[in-house]
Amino acid sequence: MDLGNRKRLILQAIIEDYVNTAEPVGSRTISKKYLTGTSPATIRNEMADLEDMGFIEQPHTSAGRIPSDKGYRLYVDNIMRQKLVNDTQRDMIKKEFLDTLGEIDRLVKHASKLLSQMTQYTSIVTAPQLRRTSIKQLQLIRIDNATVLAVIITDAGIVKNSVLRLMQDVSPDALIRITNMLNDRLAGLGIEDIEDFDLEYMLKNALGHEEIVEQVLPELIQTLVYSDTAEIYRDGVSNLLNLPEYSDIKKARNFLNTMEEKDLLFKVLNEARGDVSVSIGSENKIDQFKDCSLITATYKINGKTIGSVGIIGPTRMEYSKAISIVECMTSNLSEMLTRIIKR
Amino acid sequence: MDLGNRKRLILQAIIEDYVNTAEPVGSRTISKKYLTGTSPATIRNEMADLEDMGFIEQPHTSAGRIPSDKGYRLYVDNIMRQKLVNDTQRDMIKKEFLDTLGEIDRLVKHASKLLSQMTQYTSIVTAPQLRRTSIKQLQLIRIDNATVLAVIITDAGIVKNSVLRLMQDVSPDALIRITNMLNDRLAGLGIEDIEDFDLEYMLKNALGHEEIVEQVLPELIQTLVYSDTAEIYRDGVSNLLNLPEYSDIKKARNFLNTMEEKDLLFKVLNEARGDVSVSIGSENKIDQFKDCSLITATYKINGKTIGSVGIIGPTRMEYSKAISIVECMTSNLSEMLTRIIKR
DNA sequence: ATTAGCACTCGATACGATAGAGTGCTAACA
DNA sequence: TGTTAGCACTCTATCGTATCGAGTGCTAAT
Repeated sequence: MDLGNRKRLILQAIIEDYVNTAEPVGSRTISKKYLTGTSPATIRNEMADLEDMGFIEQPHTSAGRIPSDKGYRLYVDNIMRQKLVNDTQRDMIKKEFLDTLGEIDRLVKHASKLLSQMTQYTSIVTAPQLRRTSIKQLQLIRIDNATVLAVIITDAGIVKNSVLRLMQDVSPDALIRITNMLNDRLAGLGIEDIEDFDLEYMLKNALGHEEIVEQVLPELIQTLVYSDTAEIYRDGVSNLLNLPEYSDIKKARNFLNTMEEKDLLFKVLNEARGDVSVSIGSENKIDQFKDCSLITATYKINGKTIGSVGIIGPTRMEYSKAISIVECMTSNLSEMLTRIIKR
Repeated sequence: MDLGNRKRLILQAIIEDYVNTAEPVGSRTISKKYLTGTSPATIRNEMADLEDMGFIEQPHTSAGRIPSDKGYRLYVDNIMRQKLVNDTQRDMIKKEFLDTLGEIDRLVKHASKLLSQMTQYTSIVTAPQLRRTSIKQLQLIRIDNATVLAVIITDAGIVKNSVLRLMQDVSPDALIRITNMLNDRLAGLGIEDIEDFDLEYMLKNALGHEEIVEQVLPELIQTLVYSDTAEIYRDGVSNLLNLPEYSDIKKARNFLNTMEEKDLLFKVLNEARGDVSVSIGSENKIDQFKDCSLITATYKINGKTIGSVGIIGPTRMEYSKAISIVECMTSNLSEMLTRIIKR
């Protein structure tokens, strides 16, 4: 797919102008602002070709051209020079993260806020997902005679707890024995393995606490499985409303509605693969995003992929900036999370 | 402030019609739909009076009347018959809650979703706030040589945890001793008391673990204090965009922006008092809500107020329905939360 | 291969006319 | 004295028309 150098320059000009103005770009504009040596007429000819090839389109006969999804794709893959996150931004990310010591969730939320602030688009982020980790340690804490707090620590350092209510009292040392036994059996298991866990075997080793184990275990499993309907954080939803594409109230509504469907967002984010990936307009599988672009990536703890981040913007997105910000963000996030857990 | 019976009926008619249609209500409409026995002319006279008294207003000369904030207030205080939540709704709330066994946070989020679904307005809810509870029990769990997980259980059953990293190793039984000591000293303290806690005294009783205590305690306190920037949950933000008052994109944007300012929402919710309270339009202290109405109430655990819920809608709100839903919701929520914790 | 010139298209904007909803006032009526 | 019918008046919303201007495609000249 080789178009001459001038065509490439013209496509680039159209995209970059359109990204800024959201207005169709005409030949005169290009001749004046981007290719000062070339006349509008020549540019018109080239544009006609580009349109035939499907890289740009005309909203209506007497308007300028706007990039098509295919045009953006070519731009992202071949034309765009990777705009490095400038140092100020990079420093900002680093610094912000250094200031945010504390819980994992807080860090992740903060990343979401940063993403939306820096890009001026909408960001979505999944909280660390248990599903992708395994159990490291488990502890039962006695609250009162028949109430127990179960604390589960995963190998990624995520902590979950669940209050269990028992039908019968349990003594402190019985609790310790049960804890030990559960630890023996459960430690190292992936969360997914636990669902089809061998309750029978466990009961044989219950040392006279069969009934308690029988009560504790199912609820424990339920907590783990259920609480893995992982949390999604959003930020900067209103940013997109500032864009002219959403001055149509209907589109705005639709977008808003979509942003409240956590399941959908979750699904979208879960398709994210390790490195940064970009879906432009119609490339998106989800209907609601057919006129948005999506940039997604994943973050890790200890090298283990544990969640994803994404930003949603119009197809006329500042791809190079957005991509590099997402990249920088996930790498910093992974680093910080790992540091929190590890050291 | 006594206006005759007919005036009251007319005001009620205007409000109830306007709530449904969002269109100014004319004398003819009232005569036809609400006061079939009275002619438009008579109603016009009465309306002129009501306008003089400030209960209704005219958007422009040749339009019908719309209720003023003062009009709504009169309606809420005196005219409106408390529309009972109908049984279907009440059952729905009860049933939904019964199905949601599990963590506290999940229950609260669910309440938020229910509120917005049932009212078709926007709901905001604060997660249970530590600040309003005291410490019941504290447990340190050893993760590895120099890493400890602190689990704090409050008297309202809220559980917080914090991973602490120590500069030196700590043995299992040292940890137990420290745990016991911390429990002795901290149990029963309100979260607010902890900030100005007597570190000195603590150190004297540290039994040779001064350094560890010195490391653990500040971070513990920080977790408690910091994590109390309580979470706010929202739901149904897009509901309001379906209303004609927000077909103006600018208003929509403003609203959206406001809904992302958690601090502001928090402030608003924190003014909620025990029983249901209603702020209509200009009665709101916050500028951004000057043309909304707000219904707020609090929920409790064990009789202790621990968080608030609210719904935000246009001033032409279905007050009676909304109020009774909020009422029913908080009482159910309190009951469920208490049950989760207590029994 | 490039460019100047020109006729043409089509959306956006402004303007004027019109219709309709609703009022306030006056005068008649019970 | 309270109620009602009638009527003139006001103001918005809507629709059609005219106009403007940006931008194109095509042709012919360079």
